Amino acid sequence: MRRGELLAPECPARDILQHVTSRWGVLVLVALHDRTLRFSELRRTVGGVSERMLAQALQTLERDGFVVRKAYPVVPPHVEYSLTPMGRGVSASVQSLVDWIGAHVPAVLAAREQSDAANASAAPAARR
Amino acid sequence: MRRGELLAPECPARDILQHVTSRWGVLVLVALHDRTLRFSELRRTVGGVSERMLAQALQTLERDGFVVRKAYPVVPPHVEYSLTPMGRGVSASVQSLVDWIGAHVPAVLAAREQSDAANASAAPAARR
DNA sequence: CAGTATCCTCATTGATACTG
DNA sequence: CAGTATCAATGAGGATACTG
Repeated sequence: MRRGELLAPECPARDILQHVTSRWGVLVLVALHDRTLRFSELRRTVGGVSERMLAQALQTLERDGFVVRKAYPVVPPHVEYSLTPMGRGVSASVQSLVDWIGAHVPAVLAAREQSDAANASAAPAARR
Repeated sequence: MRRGELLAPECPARDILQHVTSRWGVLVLVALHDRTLRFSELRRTVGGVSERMLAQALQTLERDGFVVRKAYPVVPPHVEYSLTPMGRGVSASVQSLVDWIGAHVPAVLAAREQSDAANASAAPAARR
């Protein structure tokens, strides 16, 4: 695939990117990066996610071949989620992006203050 | 920053991640990765983006310190957008994620067919 | 436990029109 | 050219209740 092809509106990679970088998609990939988890464990691990959104994210990632769902036919139900080999591939890229951001949080926060201060002095009249 | 901290709901890195991985945010970072572009050039380069969404994505990325906006006081207006050093940092990570996905589009498409076929044979009655 | 179904709300998005 | 303003439509997201 050529480099700028993604920028075309109909590129199928845009969908995949959307799924992988979606709000809960990223966090699921991060959570499953180094361990298998059950549904309720994932729910607790990924802070703030609702059952609905978690189920949806998992289904999407499963359909794209990044996640495997393994259900044990017992009562009460027991379902485990883990990454496929392909899932570990994206997950690695996602992790390095996430790690980069993690390392630069202070820098971004500082940039925001700069920017906010500049706007405050440039248009202070807007407040009244 | 510790590794799983991102999974906490109030982690500031979640915001930044959201901005960077947002639908148009990623594509802007990709487009600006190896060249400076004007607003209208960006609009044409990033396929399918509206003026409103492009402006919003640019403002967010600028506020976070990833993009610089340089306006030339001429008529008609001339504004150039480019990445800051920090912007090139994220952009590199984003690019490698995007490249990974680009290389695996066929594999994902194949996984989807597998999955769709399995569901079709598992619950065909749902169609009538 | 692991979801699905339903309802409802608010944010995101896009089209269109207008301005410096 | 480079946006902002406004409005309407769509979809994401959450709360709750219910089921295998």
